[in-house]
Amino acid sequence: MSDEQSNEEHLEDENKLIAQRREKISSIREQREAYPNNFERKSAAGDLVRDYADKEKPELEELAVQTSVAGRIIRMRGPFVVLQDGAHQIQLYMNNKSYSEDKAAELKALDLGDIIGAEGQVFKTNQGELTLRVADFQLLAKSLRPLPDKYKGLTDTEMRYRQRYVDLIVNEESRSIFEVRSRIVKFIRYYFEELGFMEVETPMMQVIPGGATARPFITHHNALDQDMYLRVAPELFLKRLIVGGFEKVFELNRNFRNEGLSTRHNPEFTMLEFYQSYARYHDLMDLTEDLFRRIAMEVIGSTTITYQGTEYDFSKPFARLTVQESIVQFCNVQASDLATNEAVIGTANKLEVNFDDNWPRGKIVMEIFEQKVEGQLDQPTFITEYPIEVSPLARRKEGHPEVTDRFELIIGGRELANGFSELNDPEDQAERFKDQVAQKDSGDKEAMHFDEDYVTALEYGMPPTAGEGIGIDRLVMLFTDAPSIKDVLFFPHMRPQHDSD
RNA sequence: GGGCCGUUAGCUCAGUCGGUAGAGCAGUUGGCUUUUAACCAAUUGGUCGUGCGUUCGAGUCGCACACGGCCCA
Repeated sequence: MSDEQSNEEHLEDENKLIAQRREKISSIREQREAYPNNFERKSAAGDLVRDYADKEKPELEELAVQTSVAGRIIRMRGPFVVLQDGAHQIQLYMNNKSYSEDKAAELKALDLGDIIGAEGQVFKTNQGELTLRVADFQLLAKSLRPLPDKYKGLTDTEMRYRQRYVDLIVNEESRSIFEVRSRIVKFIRYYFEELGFMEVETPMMQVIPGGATARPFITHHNALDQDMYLRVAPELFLKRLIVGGFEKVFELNRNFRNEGLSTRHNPEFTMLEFYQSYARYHDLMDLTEDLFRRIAMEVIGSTTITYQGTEYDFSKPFARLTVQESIVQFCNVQASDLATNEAVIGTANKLEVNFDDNWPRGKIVMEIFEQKVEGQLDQPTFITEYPIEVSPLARRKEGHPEVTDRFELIIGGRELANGFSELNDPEDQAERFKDQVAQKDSGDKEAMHFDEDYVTALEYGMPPTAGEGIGIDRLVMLFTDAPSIKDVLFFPHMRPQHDSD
C-alpha cells in the first residue's frame, strides 16, 4: 500500500468534527508556527494546587502570584477552561471580553482536547475554586480528534485497550492503575536490593527455550540463519549465574508464551524471578508472605486489600497445604484414593476431571488439583509437595522421591507465585530432561528441551539454592482490583481490526 | 476450541409488532461571563460491524463472517 493510498483511506475515515478542526489548524498554519515549541511553563498544576489550594481568596489577591501553566483542555464551561497536566487539573478563567479581537477569535477556536499554554495570576473564584486568570495564552498542539464524552468517558472496553492513550486522557482510574503498577515494580526492586540481591538481565532470545513447561514463540536470526525462541522463563540462565557465584540474583522482565488469551493470560507478561543460594523453599515462602504484606502497606497503606469484593488480609500467616491434602480436603476423597495409578485414575474419573489415561500419575493428580481445587482456594494459600513429573527442575523431597520441595501461592483461585528448592544434582537433572524430551516426542508441545549446557553448568556444582517466580501482572491485578490482565497492561495484545474489503 | 452476550452519530446509549433512524454530551451559530456534568435559544451530524438471504419493505427476522466481552475447556 502506498503512502498516498493510506492517506486517502485515512481521510475517508474522517468525519465532520475532524474536518472542522483541520480547518482551524490550517488557518493557524497560514499565520504562524502551528506547533510552537517555545512556551515556558513555570508551574505544574499539581504545584499550584499544593501551594495555593488552601489559601483564602483575599490572601491570593494579596500574593498576586504570576505564573504559567500548560496542559490539555478537558472541560470548557463558559469562561472557565479546565487544563489537565499529568494527573492534576487547574482551572483557567478566560473571558473573551478581556482579550483583543484576534485573541478572542483564537479562544473561540479552541476545542476540548487541545493542548495550550497560559499565563496569568492565581486567584480563587467565588465558589472557592483555585483558578488562573489568563492574561495571555497560546495553542501548543491542536487535537484534531474529539475527546470521548466528558461525563461518561470512554467505556468501550475494546477501544480502551486499543487506544490506551485516549483511555489515559479521560479515565483517571486507568491512569491510577498504571501508577500503582509502577510503584509496585519500583518497590519490588527496592525490596530485593535491600536484601542483597543483584538485578541481572539474561537472554530473552534463546536457542534452547527452557525453565518452564510452555509452548514458545519461534523467530529467526537471518545472519546466523538460525531459529531462535523467545524465552518462556529466565530460570536456567539465572541458575547458571548461581553456579558462577552470584549468590542472590533477580530478574524482573518479560516472558513470552504461545498460549491462548484470557483474563489471566497475555502472550507476553512480566515475571519476577529470584534465586538465593543456601536457602530452602520454606525460606522463600516466608519471604513471599513478607513481600505481599510490604507491598500492601506500600501501595494500599494497609495489610488488608479488597479484590473483586473479597477481603484478603496479608497480616495473617498464609495457609499451607500439600497438593494431596488439598485434594482430600476439597474433593471429599481419602489419601488412599491418590495412592496408586489405578486409584488416581478412578478418582479423576469420579470427579469428572478431563485427562489422558497415558499421563503419568503425578500429572493426573495435578489435573485434579487444577480443575477441582485451585479455583476454590480463595484466601492466600501455599500449596506444597508438587509431583515430580510436573516439576522437572525442582529438588526431590527427602524420603519422598515422588514429590518435590516446591510450592505455589494461590490467592483468589489464581496462581501468583511458584518456587522451589532447586535441583542441583546434574545426573538427576539429565534424567528429568530425558523424561521431558520423551513427552515432547509423544506430542506434548509444552514439554522441555534437553539443555546440555545447563547440565554441564550443574556439573561444576551449584550450591543448594531456592528460587521463585512471581507473576507481576497478576500481582498488579490483585492490588488494583482489576478483573482482567488487559487492565494492567498498557497495550494488551488485540487482534488487528481490518477494514471491510 | 465450545456456549452466551454485544457491535446504531465523535462519545454514552434508546429504538415497541418488520413500515421514513432518536436522545444526552461534543460540534456549529448567537446570548450570558466568578462557573462546577455551567446555563439559555437555535442547529448540523448516520455505510445501524461486514456480506448474503427472507420480505412489497430489514437497525429489527435467518445464515455466514469479523472484532470484543463473560463463562467453560
